[in-house]
Amino acid sequence: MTDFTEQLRQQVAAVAAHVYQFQIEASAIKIDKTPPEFQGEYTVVIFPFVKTSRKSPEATGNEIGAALMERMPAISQYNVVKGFLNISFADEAWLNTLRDMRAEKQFGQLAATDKKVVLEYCGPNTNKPLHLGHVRNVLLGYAAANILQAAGHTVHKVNILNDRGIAICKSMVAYLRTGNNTTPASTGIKGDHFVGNYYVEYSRIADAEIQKLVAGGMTAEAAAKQAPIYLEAQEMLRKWEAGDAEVLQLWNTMNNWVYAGFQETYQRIGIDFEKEYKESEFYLKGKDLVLEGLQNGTFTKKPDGSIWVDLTADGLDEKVLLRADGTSVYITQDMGVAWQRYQDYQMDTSVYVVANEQDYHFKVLKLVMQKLHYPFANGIYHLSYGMVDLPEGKMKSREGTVVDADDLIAGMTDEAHAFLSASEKSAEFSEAEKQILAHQIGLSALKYFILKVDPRKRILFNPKESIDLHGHTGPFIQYAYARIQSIFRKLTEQQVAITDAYGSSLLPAEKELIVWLSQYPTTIALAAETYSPAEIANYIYTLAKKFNSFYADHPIAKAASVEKQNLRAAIAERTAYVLRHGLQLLGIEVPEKM
RNA sequence: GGCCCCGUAGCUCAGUGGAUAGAGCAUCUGCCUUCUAAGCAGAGGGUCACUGGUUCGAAUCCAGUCGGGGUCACCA
Repeated sequence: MTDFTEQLRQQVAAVAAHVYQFQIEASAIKIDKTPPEFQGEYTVVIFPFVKTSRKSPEATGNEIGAALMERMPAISQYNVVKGFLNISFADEAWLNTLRDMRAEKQFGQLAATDKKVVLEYCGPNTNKPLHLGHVRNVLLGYAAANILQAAGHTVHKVNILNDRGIAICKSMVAYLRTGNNTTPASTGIKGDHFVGNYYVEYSRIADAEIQKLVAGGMTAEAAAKQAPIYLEAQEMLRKWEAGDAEVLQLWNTMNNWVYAGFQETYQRIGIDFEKEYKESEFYLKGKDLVLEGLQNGTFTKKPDGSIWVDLTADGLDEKVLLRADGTSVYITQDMGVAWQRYQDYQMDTSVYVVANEQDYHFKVLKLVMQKLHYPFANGIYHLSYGMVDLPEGKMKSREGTVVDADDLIAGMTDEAHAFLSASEKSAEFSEAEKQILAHQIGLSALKYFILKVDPRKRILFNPKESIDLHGHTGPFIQYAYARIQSIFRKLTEQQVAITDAYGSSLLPAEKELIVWLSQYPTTIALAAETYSPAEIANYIYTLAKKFNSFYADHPIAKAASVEKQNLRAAIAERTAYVLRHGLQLLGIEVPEKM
């Protein structure tokens, strides 16, 4: 371990037991990073000890500090300010830390655990293209999976395709009416957009028909249920459930168009899945589980034949699990899919990346599975994230305010391209290189913009204001990395050999970077525990910031001595490594030059 | 109405029991004849929604109030 925190905890606990006969769990000891205005790297909060020490905070701090120095030779000095014991480790200790970090081939990959995680994300409906909400979902899901993996767990990324139901039937009906046997290939329209257009077309037709009925004297509510196209969609759904060959064929064809479109978007955005579950394949299994629960008395049947679970004892309501006609509801399908996943993976934890509007649903799902005593029930975890709102509020497809994922990616790429072309570096890159760079930088801006925010919080996105390329952004971090690569290109050119002879002393700015770098593994562990990519995002931003500041007034390739050159090159190399590693955890690519 | 989440600088966000609450954007001032200025250094900008409580110590925990969002469908 590169970080001294754990050792310090152990030793402080031992000192407390020894000197004050005060038994305290090492994990309960509060150790912070020392704020910059004080001397030291770690601060032990000593207030908890004064009760048993029966001395002033200052005296207690000094006593503990002195005892620590005896136990840990790496400590060079300490000071006490009010109730805070600030501890400095010797330069030599930090130089060794740097050597350790350099020697660790997979720095940032924590020791393997035996925990198996299945992480579900994306979860699109197959009747329209992906939008801004999916973008937050997939960025979060992909990053969380990477982080869990880095924390040592085995992770399986899976998708759930909501491929059945009335929505896709609406697209199908509209296509039959107005599609004229065109296809994505014949029109040159991306498959998901192609099908989505018919979903929009459906709404247009339905609105017109409803208006006509209302003009004929019907109430709006009744008209909505009587519109011919609506009745057609319902009929189509019945046929689908009955296994009608013609309907199934059209359904298959249109879904496959959508999948092809999704695949393209996944690729553009840089995410993937190990396996895709289709709701249509598992909703029947969910039914079996419900019936099983009915048999063993976990669920109850109402006189009309519908099956219910009573969750009032858990502070929730009664929930329907199966309709009177025996057809399944939303949760039935999730039950079936969850069961199947356990057959496939025997996971300890199932992470569901789903927006917070479904908090209630996942509470119910977990409770129901627990009541059925499935082995995976306790491991169900809903990674709930806030919605992405526009300045005027929630995105609404009816009002045409939905921000399309493909448009968004293209917009960001164009912006990065424009910036690159306008810059003085433009001449250094070929057009092909600019295309690649623009994609890397544009996506980086978008991804970082979303991932730096705590997942639970809603995000405000203003499509009219472009996402920044400067400041606290993805490109800022990419740029810090690229600058370091530039230094190493120079060093290689000049055939300078870097060794780990670093001398014996450190400047404050050098030490600060080493200390910060040493916290990386702890940060990964924390990000994994809290399922928060924002932890990584903010950590690497601070690292880039610290490095830039260091870079501005400490020459690296042109350092005054060979030892300083070695030292700073080593720091720069580890900084670049961690920046790249961290960005990759977030799903952000790292250009070598920009 | 019940339950859940959120409220920190003009704006977007960090900080979730510890010292004088931090970044970015925007505004203003400096810095490219030395490793990439997508950068660096600095200035101004705060009743941490409000009230009470717990604590040696509260933006952070608890209770209440106000404001915003979500949810409480035999929709998915």
